[in-house]
Amino acid sequence: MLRYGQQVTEAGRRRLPRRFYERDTLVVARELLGKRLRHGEVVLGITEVEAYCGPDDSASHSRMGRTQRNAPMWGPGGRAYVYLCYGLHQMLNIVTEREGRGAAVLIRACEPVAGLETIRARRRGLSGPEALAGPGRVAAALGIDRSFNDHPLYRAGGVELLDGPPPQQVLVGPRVGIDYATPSDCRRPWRFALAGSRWVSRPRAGLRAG
DNA sequence: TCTACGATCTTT
DNA sequence: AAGATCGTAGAT
Repeated sequence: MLRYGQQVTEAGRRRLPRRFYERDTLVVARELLGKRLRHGEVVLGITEVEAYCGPDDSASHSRMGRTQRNAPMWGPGGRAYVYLCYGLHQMLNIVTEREGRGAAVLIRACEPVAGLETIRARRRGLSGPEALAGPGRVAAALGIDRSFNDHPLYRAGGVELLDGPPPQQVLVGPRVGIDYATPSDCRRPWRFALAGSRWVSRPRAGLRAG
């Protein structure tokens, strides 16, 4: 039975508690696959992510220490870090670990679960994988921009992260678009995707069972 | 101030 | 293959 005041969510799924996020970034990244992102009537299932593991990770925005842009990354886990890329695209990250760690997980692709009409409107009529495969596309479909910086995903209202079916098989591979990082960090298999999903961004080459 | 460029996407 | 488009970070 639902208690008074408890929110009814898509398919009865529950918001994840703060402690879900305050763990090792690679563990959280993997477990984010299959979880639901909800914003109003739009519900997406996460199909692809990348882990950015703090200032020692030369691919991470936190590599240069705390700045105005990356400030949300240094906060406690469970909040959003949204930044503008190439002057055009909003990138949604989920902050992980404890306050001061500077780690986050980039949401790279999702599949639609609910609100397809809204998604289609926001994506200019697109509804196949080209609508949600790619980090800029995910934020656009969810209706998220930088005003959602620091937004807590474990609280009711706005954007929420809900439980979802655990992934069956996971693919791993090197992260995309980080040629500025050291060669060893470029090679780290910190990109995770749901095996067999059509809703995975390019390039798909380099993803292997893991 | 000035400059270079980016965890990308769309169109040609 | 190249253009869009602008905030950020580091240099001046």
